[in-house]
Amino acid sequence: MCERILEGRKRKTKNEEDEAMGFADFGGYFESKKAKLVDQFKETAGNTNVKSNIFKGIAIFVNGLTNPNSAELKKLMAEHGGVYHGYQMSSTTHIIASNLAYAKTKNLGSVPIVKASWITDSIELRKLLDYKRYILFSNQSAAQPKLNFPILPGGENDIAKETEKDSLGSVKTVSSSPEIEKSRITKTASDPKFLEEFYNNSRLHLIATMGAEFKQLVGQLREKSDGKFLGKELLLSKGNPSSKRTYSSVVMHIDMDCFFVSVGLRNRPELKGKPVAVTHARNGQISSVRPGRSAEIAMNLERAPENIVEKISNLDSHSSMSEIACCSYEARKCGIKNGMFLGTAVKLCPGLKTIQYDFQGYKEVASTLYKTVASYTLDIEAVSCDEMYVDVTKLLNDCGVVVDQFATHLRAEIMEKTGCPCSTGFGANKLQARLATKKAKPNGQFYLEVDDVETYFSEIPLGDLPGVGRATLSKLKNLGLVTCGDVQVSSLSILQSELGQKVGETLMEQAKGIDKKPLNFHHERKSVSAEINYGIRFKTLEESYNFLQSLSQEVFNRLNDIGMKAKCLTLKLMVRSADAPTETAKFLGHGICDSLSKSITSNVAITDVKTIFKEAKQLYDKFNVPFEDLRGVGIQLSKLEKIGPTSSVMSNFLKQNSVINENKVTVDVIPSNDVGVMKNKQEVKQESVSVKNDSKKNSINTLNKKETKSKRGRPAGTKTKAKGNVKSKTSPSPMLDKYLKNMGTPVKTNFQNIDMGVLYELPEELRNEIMKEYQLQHQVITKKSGEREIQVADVKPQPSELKQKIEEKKSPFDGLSWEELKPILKTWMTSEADPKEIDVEMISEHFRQLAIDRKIENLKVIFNFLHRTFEKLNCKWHNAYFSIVNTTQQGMVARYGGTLMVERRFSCCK
DNA sequence: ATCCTCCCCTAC
DNA sequence: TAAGGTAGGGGAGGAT
Repeated sequence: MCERILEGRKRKTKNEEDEAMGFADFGGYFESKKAKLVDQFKETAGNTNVKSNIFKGIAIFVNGLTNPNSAELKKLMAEHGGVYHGYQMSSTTHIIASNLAYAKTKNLGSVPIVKASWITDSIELRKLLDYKRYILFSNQSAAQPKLNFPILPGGENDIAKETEKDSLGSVKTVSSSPEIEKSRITKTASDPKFLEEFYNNSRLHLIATMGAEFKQLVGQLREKSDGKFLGKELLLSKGNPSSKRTYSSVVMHIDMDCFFVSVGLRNRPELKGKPVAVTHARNGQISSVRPGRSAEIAMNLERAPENIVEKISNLDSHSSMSEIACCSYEARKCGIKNGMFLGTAVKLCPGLKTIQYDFQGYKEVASTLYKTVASYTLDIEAVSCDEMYVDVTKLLNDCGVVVDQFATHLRAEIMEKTGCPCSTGFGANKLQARLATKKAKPNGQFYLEVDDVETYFSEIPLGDLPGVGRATLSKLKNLGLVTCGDVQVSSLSILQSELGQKVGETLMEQAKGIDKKPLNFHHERKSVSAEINYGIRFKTLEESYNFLQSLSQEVFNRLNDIGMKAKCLTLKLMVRSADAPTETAKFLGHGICDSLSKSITSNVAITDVKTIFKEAKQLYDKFNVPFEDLRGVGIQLSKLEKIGPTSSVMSNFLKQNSVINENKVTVDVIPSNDVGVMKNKQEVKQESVSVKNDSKKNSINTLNKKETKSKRGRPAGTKTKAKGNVKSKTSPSPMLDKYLKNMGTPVKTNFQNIDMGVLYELPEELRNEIMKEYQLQHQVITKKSGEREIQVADVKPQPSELKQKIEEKKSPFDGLSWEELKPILKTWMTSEADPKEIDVEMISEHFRQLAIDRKIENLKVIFNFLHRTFEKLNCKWHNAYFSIVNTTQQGMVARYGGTLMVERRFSCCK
């Protein structure tokens, strides 16, 4: 069914609307921008009958070589209501060019320079597309923001802004090499907007996030279900409960047929029955050769696994490496597969049509699909946006319909409501149902009855089993096993020794059609992550830190959205392999890489961005990877725990306030186990304290107003920088004494942080002792402003006795009753003139935890007491009180979704 | 034995 | 040009 490129001459008749619009010829044209057809097109270029008006108001001037060339563009403009200028005039609205050098060197005023594909794509889609997506180079200056050409509705004119950004960028850069020019129009991860833009265009991101959303949706629907099922009621009226067959267990697997294509074809009916693929690129060929492509291909051929080799074997220097997200069954007949590069696919099937992504459409159809199924039963296990398992046993028995009747009924309904075909498979368990679907596809249904299971499975190729992918398949092939039948009669122990204990066992069961896993209607998240392995090209260390920060924010938002906190953070990096070419075969791809990961586990959960960034950065620094070789970055949070429901107001508040603003950091690493060196650093720190005090007036005040917002859940023992008071260095606080007595030192398990500020609060002797015992290393972070501060110390594994102690006692006040705590607090308040930040934090943290642990009986009493006592002290103490209250309220909000009523005023302040 | 970390594999 | 994400299962091998 492949439509060959040369068949363009005897083009098939389009639908009537197309004929009337005069578009009959364009399908053929756009099948290729290849020379042969371009020539053919030229022959007919004489007649200029107007076919549409899409370029009304547009006047183009074509510079240099373009594809299609200027003569063709002239004709196209004439046919579609536009104007063609032989040279640039004041009324020229767009310049069409493909040569970047031209765009750079010419000063053409405020006319956008746009790729020719803007014209061709607009014609193909029969509407004027937003030219901004086709800009080759923007030469408008911020001083000339006015546009004298039509702007499409919805598209904000951000050209001026872009240019401004460009000029800012060039201020920073000393020279203006071609690479830098290119990077201006190329969004890499160095661009602050990259993350958003990438996610808006990533199919894999969409698949992953939609899958998670529908799993969550099913859970929610089940919780608030009223037990009424409209679809079921209708089915009941059609069924015949008296002459029913009773089923013992029927699982339905339902899967949309080539989902993305089906959704896309709803608006392109003329492409039905043709080989169609969904891709970002429009053409199988790219105009310029990518440097390094041949080198990467050669390297892959040498060492990559079979499937990678297969994927690149047909590529040449001009093939598009845009991936096919989904292709139609007609395309599959030519050997095209999902995930294949467009360049490769076009070689297999030159008539392949490409259609654009329709992310909104996917969401709508998926939503309708779920809604439809949910009108029959909520015994649904969501697999992804277009696939689910449904336990229909009860439904069938209740309604008195047989499997086939139900399948026909449901599939017709889905087709009617979504306009997209689906297939359904039925069996006694998930595995059987899934493999039944395989036979049902496309657009069909199949019930694998119990008696047929053994025979059916014996013929199934092993690669069809869920969980058997490339690697497993190749191992099995080496064992001489090809079908499930082969595995059925092979030895379990051999399978297990080759594949592993569990995998071997599961495989043996699967081969026989056995699946012990029940349907999972309630899904519990075990991890949250965000990773980007595309567009990572850092030019400075700072850029890489900034990206890590954006990613921290992203992953925090996701954690926050599901109302959880995490005890484990993993940083994943993809790094260019030692001998891999610097230029990747694929534009902004990751190329040949090594994958690395490191994780950190703490005994107190992470609940804020700041900590996420801090930990991620620490791990990143530990890898010590040259930032230029970085090709991928990911942050994963695991060991999740639920936090109580947070009100939406509070949630938004926390999100806003958790954004890290200190985004300009450079690093000056001083690794050392030498206490002597640390002494020197002490002096550095004193300097930094004085700077800080100058700029921030009152440290407690700062703590109260800003910092506590992002300090939720700071791990015990990870104290913040000591900002105050050089004097305190010589006299340790009684609270710290108490703390040290209970905790040993404020450290976490494994490689955790000690804040150097805390150490400098200690008497020198004690400090040296601690540092010796824990073999401290530390880094000095220098801020751009010139401020210096010591951030963290790295701790080697500690004596196990101490570790145990720490695990037993999270807070120094843990387990103390109010009666026991009260005198301690009293002593604290009378021991010093001013409160110490570290003490305030410890107490705040303790009360926050009390709130979270629902131990609130005493909190009101405590706050009354605190308020009464603090009233007699100075305003620094009052601020300390506010800080304690604020932190505790965060715990209240997290736990109960509301705050505790406490006194928030003192007569002397505010 | 059992746990943990760093992977690898798989699916959509 | 191109948008190579994300979650879960599980194995190897070291630490306890």
